Amino acid sequence: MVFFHIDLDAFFASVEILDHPEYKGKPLIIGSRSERSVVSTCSYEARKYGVHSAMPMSTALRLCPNALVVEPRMRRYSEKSHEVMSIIRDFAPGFLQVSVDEAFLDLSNMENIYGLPGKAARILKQKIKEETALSVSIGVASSRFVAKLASDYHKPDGLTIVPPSRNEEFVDKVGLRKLWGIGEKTYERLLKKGITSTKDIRAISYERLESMFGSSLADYLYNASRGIDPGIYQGEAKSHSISTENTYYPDVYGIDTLSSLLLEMSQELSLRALKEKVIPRTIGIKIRYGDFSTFNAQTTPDEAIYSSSDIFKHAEALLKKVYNNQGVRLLGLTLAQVYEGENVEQMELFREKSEKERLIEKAILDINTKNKDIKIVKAGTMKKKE
DNA sequence: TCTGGGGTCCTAGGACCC
DNA sequence: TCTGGGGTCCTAGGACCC
Repeated sequence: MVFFHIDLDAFFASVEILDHPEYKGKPLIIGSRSERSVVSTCSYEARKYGVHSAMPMSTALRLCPNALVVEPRMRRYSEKSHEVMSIIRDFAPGFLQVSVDEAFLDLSNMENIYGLPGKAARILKQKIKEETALSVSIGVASSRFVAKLASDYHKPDGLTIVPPSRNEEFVDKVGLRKLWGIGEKTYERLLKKGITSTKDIRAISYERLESMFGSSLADYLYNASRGIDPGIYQGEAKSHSISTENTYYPDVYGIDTLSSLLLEMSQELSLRALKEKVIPRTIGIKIRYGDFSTFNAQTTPDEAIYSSSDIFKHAEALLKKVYNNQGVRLLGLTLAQVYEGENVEQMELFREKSEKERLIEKAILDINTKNKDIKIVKAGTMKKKE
């Protein structure tokens, strides 16, 4: 088996540099400058200062005060992503996109077309550079798992080939903490058991791993430490979810304000569900208080959920159930167990109803924002049931 | 340092069913 | 009376990834 993992280099930052050549060679941070925001991506120049993804923006700017900070333009990135992904998709079988900037290919038995895998990888890199002006790093290995680690091994514009006989050696070199699937908590758990390397894991029998960590983590550790795909990429997502969340500064207080934020989110998610032609079965909210303590609540009503007012009605009830009057830093809304609309008539009903309601709700929202003292509630949302 | 937003999957307990 | 075992669904919380 021969797999490629193709990873776009500093993707968002590279697209900004492409569109704004004057950014080239400068420390560039993609992210919002607002309070409580984090770094989305940054250029390699910014990384030299220690800036990295997910770092709080305040920290990043302390490390690199003269960085250029650019607000993300997701539409543009996804456009560019489509260009690159279509080149990759057409190059070989087994195309599997895992995020906006990463994909796998299956190059098994393709020597007669492209030659050896290393040559094929160079051809693909060249093609992407010529047609999109973006650079990628490619990992080549006998499992998707090792290919993924390999693409990250040498960046940017890298090519790392791991022969099957050297899987374990390569995994050892990458190290426990950087394995896909091992985060901070799992790493700490392993250290507490005296496990500090992938080699240590291989020295432990499966039975012992299972008794220490349970079957799921044991399966993962046993395979990952040997460079065998632990089975995290073939996941055919069966149930799906749609969510939105917002972090506020300063904290937000009061059930009425929170409620109106949920109304906006209900409308947004209802439109997204409509676009994807799906109907949710479960509605959930998420609240994070000023002290970062986080609570979730969800419900799976018996009645179908067809409109933003249905979503809002349940979301608001959940809010009333969990809200404890503290200041809220984050509020989120999730539609889960989302499935394809059962039939066209039902979808049409959904569409007509929700569009009409959206206009009504928008009008209410406008009035509420203009006149903060008066709280207008849509009559339908006060009715118990239709 | 003071922690985004959009996702997926896992665990664990309780309800319910056979 | 001295409380099985397996499967599935639901809820809440947590870990992880990009």
